[in-house]
Amino acid sequence: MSERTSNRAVPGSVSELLEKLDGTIDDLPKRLKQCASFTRKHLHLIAVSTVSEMARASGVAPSVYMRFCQALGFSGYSEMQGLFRARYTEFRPNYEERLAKLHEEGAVGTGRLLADFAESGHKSLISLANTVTNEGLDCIARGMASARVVHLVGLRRAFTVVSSMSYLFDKLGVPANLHYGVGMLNAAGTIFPGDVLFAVTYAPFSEETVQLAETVAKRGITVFGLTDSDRCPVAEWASAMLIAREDEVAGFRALNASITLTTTLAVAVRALQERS
Amino acid sequence: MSERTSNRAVPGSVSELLEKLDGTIDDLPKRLKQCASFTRKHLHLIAVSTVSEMARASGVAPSVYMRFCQALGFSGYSEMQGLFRARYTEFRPNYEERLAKLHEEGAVGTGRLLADFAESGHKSLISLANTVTNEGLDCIARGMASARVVHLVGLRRAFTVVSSMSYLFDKLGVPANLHYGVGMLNAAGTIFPGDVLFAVTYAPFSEETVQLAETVAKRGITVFGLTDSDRCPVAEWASAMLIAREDEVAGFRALNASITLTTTLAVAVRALQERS
DNA sequence: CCTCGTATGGAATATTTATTCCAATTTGGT
DNA sequence: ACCAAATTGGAATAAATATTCCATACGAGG
Repeated sequence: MSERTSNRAVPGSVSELLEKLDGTIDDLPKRLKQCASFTRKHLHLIAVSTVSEMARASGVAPSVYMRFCQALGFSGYSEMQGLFRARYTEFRPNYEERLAKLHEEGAVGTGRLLADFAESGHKSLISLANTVTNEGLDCIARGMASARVVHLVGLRRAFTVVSSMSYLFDKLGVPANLHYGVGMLNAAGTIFPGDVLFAVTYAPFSEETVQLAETVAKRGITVFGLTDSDRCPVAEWASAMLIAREDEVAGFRALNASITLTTTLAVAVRALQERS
Repeated sequence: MSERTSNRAVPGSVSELLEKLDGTIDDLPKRLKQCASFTRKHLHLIAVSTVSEMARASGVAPSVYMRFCQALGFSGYSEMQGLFRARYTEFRPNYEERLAKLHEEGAVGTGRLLADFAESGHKSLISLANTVTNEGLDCIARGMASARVVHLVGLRRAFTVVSSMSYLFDKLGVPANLHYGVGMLNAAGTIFPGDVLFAVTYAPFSEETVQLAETVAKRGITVFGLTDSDRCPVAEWASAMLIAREDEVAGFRALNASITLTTTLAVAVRALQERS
């Protein structure tokens, strides 16, 4: 058996897998490289696809994809798939226990915590690719691209998200308006037909954000939304919703999926405007 | 063949399935009801589990779970599973074609863009985990945990980052103060010995942020910094710096690494405070 | 308490999917 | 252009998984 695929350690997390991928991709022969590059971009498909499907999508024979898995250190496709399926089955360790552990470990704690959050970020991004439909994103991008002004609202966690959009839109020259918490009640007065409202709110949903969405929607203005649950009341007033579910560590969520999604959206809107 | 499970229409979407579930659950025998109630609560498992797994989780024999699928109108478990897997692959019917197209064509749709940004997010997170040293993070976490107040500054892109820290600190009960752009010149007056300044700035570095760091550092106040380059001028005044390099797509960066790092930091600070 | 129809779970079978093998092809070196 | 080594893809085999069958257990109605 060839020992070119020397490092026999089996990746035990998405991070490790990606690291391995990056470390070995340059030494791989052509077809295996194809597998690597397709897989890297479509990690989310692994959990629900068969080898043949992945092989076909990568443009190679099943046996080649098989060898690709082995080159990564797995015994075969099933083992690699297990890594991705585990995420859905995984028992969520309760975070009381988790934080308690952090106390004891002291110095080692923060490093471990960072690794956990990074891993959780990977998972959020994978899940994002799973969940978001092309059409929804397209539709919203188009709606924003043709709007007179895009109004952004979001409070608390969501404010971080809209503030990043606001920065990007500003930098890109897309007309946008960030509404701050204090003035939100009056915000409706600055929104006119031809504008678009982008409302971001996560469970438990902010009353003010929902209210504003309702008010402007009733005036015939297009509303889009971003949330983390399909129970979000903004959905009732929105012509399209995006859902970004964030994985959590010890009960805390970073905003990887949301920020990635909104950054994409901003760039897409700009690209659409350029085209016309 | 029994016609109790009268409505033979195959559910074509998750909502139809749920409707059917709710409509038939009362007429089902005991074990099938078990399947129904477990399944309703764990729909997301179907895409990645085998019949036996679902059966065991529901507390029944595989053959019973099989009959449950049929009672719902499906020909068997595979058909039902297909419904859930389709979610992940957008269009089931032309799945294979679509994947083939995807791999040959670099179509510039929003879907492709999202995949690129997600990919870039993975890279940022990997580099984050490799770059950040345990000691630096530890040191900053300890410094913040023992501070009277943590002052947060950052403009433009960096503002998104500090605003998310501000939200988290607030939620966690860590005393923190977010300085907004307009008032920043006067901010120095509100910072006292025993406080800590956390300054975030990315290249090209914001003059105001650097200035503030210099001012308070010269007054003997501890400064920490987060940036994306080791040329950051805040480093001169800071007792410790964090560096988060963000990968980019077409010149645009999402903030995955920074947000992940600061979220980790916030949680670590809180955990350290709890200990004492 | 018996009887019949229904429900159940384990075991048998069919089907799909993963994995290995090997002949054909390509690649890189001389 | 030739050879040796590596890579590839299709076909064969192994394994896992879905699905059906049937003997047994159960429960409602007599």
